[in-house]
Amino acid sequence: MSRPHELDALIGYHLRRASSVVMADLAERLSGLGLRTTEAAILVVLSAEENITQSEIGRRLSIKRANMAPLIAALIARGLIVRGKPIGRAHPLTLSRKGKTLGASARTHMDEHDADFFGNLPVDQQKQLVGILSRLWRHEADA
Amino acid sequence: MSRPHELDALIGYHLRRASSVVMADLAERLSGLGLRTTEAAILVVLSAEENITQSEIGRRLSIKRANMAPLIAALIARGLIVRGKPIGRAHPLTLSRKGKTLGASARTHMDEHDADFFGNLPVDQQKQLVGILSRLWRHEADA
DNA sequence: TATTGTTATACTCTATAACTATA
DNA sequence: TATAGTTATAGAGTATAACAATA
Repeated sequence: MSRPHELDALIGYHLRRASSVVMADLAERLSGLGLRTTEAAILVVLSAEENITQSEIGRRLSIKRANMAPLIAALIARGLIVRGKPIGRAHPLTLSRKGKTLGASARTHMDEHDADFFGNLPVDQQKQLVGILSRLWRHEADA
Repeated sequence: MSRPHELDALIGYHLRRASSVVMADLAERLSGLGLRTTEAAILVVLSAEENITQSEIGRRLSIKRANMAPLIAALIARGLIVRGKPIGRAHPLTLSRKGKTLGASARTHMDEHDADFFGNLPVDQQKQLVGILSRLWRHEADA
């Protein structure tokens, strides 16, 4: 069992450990769908807004263009994402029927996951937490 | 610039993004010392408690035994950590003079980093935040 | 037998550099 | 020239499996 130590005094340390545990749990739940967390995030973003480009998705999720290429290619190869007619070099992306279904399923898993980890917190604490966390990253989020 | 999207409704998403930004900043600060975040964490843990084994350090930081081996080997090769006489296969570890200095310096950077990101929060919010975050990971922390 | 240390290996995420194609 | 997409490559963290050495 892990004992407390020096680093417990650092808030950032708890942030890192918490994120690690929470993300590992989400990854495990999504693995049942054959999706990694990044792939699921892409499907969910596309579920809510179609015909955006892979670069645009990358911008929203802070995934670099170079890393989006193989991600999108794999999702297209699996028949989850479809490319529309190019505008310049950019392709508007949409979800296939299969992609929509899988995206919705991923979203359900995410919601349950989030509720399991944070649902027991009072709503005001939830809001405060989101306020603190989102302020931490929104500043640096111009990737 | 990044726009809000579907995933904003998930607290875990903000947790992940925040951790990512905060850790990237820490990594950048520590790179000036020639340390990665994991290496710095090891030095800081050893600063506070000497003569523990690498497996024990791994247990506290949730770093697997197999991954501790090359980490410790590199720190020994750099003359930062010294192995004591083995007890069975286990070696009690201590910091060299150089390791102590570097560990202290790393700790200072970590403190400044933490203060920069969280120091502006009211103390009661800091405590509440640590409470929430530490509860999230302490359950699953039996690595 | 249980624990420590080690090696090999693989996966995921992230990062930069350099290139092509198109508006 | 700026943006989109691609490829290659590397670094960092994490994971499992298998093995040797020692109490």
